[in-house]
Amino acid sequence: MTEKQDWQHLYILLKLAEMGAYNRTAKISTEYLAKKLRISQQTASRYLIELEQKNFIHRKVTPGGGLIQIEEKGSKGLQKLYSNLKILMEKTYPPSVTLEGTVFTGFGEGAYYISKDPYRKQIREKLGFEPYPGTLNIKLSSDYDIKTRKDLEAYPALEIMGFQNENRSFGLVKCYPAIISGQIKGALVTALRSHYDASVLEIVAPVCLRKRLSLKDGNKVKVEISTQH
Amino acid sequence: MTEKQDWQHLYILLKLAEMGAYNRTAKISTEYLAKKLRISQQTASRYLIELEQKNFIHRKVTPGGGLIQIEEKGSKGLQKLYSNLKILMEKTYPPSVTLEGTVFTGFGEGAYYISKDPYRKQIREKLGFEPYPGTLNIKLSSDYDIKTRKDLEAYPALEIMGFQNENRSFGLVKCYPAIISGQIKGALVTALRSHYDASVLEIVAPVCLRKRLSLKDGNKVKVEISTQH
DNA sequence: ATTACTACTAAACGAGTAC
DNA sequence: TGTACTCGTTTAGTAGTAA
Repeated sequence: MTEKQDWQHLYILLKLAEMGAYNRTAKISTEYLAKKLRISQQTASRYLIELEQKNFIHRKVTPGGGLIQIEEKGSKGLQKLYSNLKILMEKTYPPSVTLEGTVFTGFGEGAYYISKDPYRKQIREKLGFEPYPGTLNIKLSSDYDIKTRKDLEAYPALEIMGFQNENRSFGLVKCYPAIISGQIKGALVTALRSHYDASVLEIVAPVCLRKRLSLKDGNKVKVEISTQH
Repeated sequence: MTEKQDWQHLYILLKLAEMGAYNRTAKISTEYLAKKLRISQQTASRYLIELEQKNFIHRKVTPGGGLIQIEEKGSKGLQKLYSNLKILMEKTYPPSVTLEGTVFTGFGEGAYYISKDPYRKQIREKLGFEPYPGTLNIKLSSDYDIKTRKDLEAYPALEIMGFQNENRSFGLVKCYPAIISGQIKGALVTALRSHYDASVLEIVAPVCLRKRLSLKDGNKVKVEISTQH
């Protein structure tokens, strides 16, 4: 997460870049910078000192104004910002959505599915954790949450392939990486032909969420679902 | 020029966008926003009020957290930021460079060229002003300024086509829009086969720069040259 | 010239709290 | 709950000025 302070510096960095300090050296005096940013010369001076201390810029003070070049670390910051914005502007769906609902007890079907090795293996590979053998069921109630849950269907998901064993066949499962209660990394899983409707979330995680978060039926839970993977 | 205050708000706007408020409605409580940005709930509340007052976002406060959507004006802000960064990241040259030198008196050749109608006409069309019949000559001295002046040759220019009249032929002239002393809009002009070398700038403007800026030989002048046109 | 220090002022922040 | 007010504290910004 970008900090507030970092952002201020990134702003100055962007302005310096626009003045030609990106990928080359530009002569920029504190007074010139101050005028451009409509701040005082003193504040501009302080900013440049801070950016230099952070190794965002290299600076050589010369008579007539310092020579400034944005360094590796500063360029990285600008590139990160650019790619974040790029995702935002070019995708039709948001990078993440947050849903909220109440915990309820299901029929134990989640545990049954997750116990199947082909699913476990793919969860390990694609989500990067060994799933706790059981799912947390969350019931959505507000119109907003239900609508957003439905929108989610259209976003790209990680796909866990189906398989067959001697008794029956198991279908494709779509997954979205998620953070539960702002703490635990897990995933929202949705079987293509689910017995639950769009008002239910089924969550897998490497731990027992009920124990770990001390959840009981009826408790409210927030789930932040990522659409980037 | 973007104000300081605007920037802080753009930062919050970006975060809201990443939480799904871009092109759709997201449920974001002040507390949730506060936690994400590592600021207090009170400050988050204040930010949302400010953004709403600026018409950057539309907000409907509901129990369980306000519904937030970034509006036209807010989207524009993010798009502007994106395109500024895009220019920076994808071009190999900076959007603008600033050069400094001292005024000197030339041989009046600039005035002779600018008096030619075909040149005047194109300056009017391509630069958007009626040129004062005369050029301001600026001598660069520092290594930095001369090197930057040379780099400029490689950047794309507005081209003023040559022509022939009964007596002789006139060559192609490359122009770069420029701001002189941070005040007057004009242009740097460079004849392809100039009698001056890379240490000289020749400036045209809609007014007599010497009079308007009270310049005398030996005075220092800053010229901000744009490479975007 | 420019840069940046010190001392002061203005603005932003967050704790407590009412709704 | 979640939101936003007041008010004391902290931080950011500027003026004056020395180097």
